[in-house]
Amino acid sequence: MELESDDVLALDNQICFALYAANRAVTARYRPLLDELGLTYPQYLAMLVLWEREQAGLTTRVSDLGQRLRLDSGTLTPLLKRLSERGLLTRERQSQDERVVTVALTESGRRLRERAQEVPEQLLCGLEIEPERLVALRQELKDMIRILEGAAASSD
Amino acid sequence: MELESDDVLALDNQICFALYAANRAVTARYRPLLDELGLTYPQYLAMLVLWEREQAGLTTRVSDLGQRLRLDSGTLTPLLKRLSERGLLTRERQSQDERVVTVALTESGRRLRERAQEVPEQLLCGLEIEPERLVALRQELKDMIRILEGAAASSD
DNA sequence: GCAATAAATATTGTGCACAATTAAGTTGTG
DNA sequence: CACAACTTAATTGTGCACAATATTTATTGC
Repeated sequence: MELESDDVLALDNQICFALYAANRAVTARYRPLLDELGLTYPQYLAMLVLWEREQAGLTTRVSDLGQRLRLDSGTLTPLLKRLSERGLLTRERQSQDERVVTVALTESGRRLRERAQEVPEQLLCGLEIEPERLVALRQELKDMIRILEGAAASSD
Repeated sequence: MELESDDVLALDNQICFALYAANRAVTARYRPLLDELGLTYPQYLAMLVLWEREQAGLTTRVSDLGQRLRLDSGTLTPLLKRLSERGLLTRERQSQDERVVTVALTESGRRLRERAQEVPEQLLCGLEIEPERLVALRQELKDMIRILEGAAASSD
């Protein structure tokens, strides 16, 4: 039972704090797993996008990553430089439009995908939570994101 | 191939990404409201704790804030210094135990609470989301946090 | 053709998070 | 008492986020 407080400013009544704390708790769970891959959490997300797009036969620009992850160049440029220094990807300015930088996986970046395959399972293992509950929560969060970003209702 | 990919590494299948994106989307919504108070989002959370504890007649140490927000001194020390420079609170090392720093609201910090009262309502206004859905989501996130932090089942 | 505008990325500066270390103070034990 | 173990906060260093601005290149209007 919740010690009821109608105070709109009570920390426990803030959905924002629940979101903030949950996000950090999940990230903390990921950290040791991603450490083994030599990735930070945002770097892992960027790699997910690159793996996904390469499988779909798509090339990827910095702006594609930005759109997908909702991050700007101020975040992505240094992040991609670090991944590039680790030899996981290349950053190449396009010749036909020199404003554009194309990001491509190296062989090493491609190989990392195999090791990453085990991360999602390892994350959940040991957690007492039903998969369908996670799916429902994920959908609820996606709906919330759509509402927050002011998009119209869609079928996603 | 399939639109609903069951690829465990697909970005849209990651609960972590939904959480990450939702948290940033909410924070972005807060930003203009908190700007008017001269607070960042984590600073706002710290103030919520201080307002709450003062109303309960409790004094607050740095470690109390850390426990409540799950933040360490590396985050809190500079954050509290900034709030102190703005005159919202004082940081004082206790004389009976000089390891401890006590954080106390100033009159200005206390007054800010009135203005903050309107933030939660303003945040939701314009958003097409039912309050009970938010309450359910909040509870689901709290459950998730408890599971992730490995705490035993509690009554909250 | 060329100025004005737009687009794509990079840079700079501020403020978190968090790991690792340090420093100072307190407590428990022989 | 001495001194190790522990507690609390501060410091240092790395890596995001994000606003604001800069830089370079393309496109558009005339």
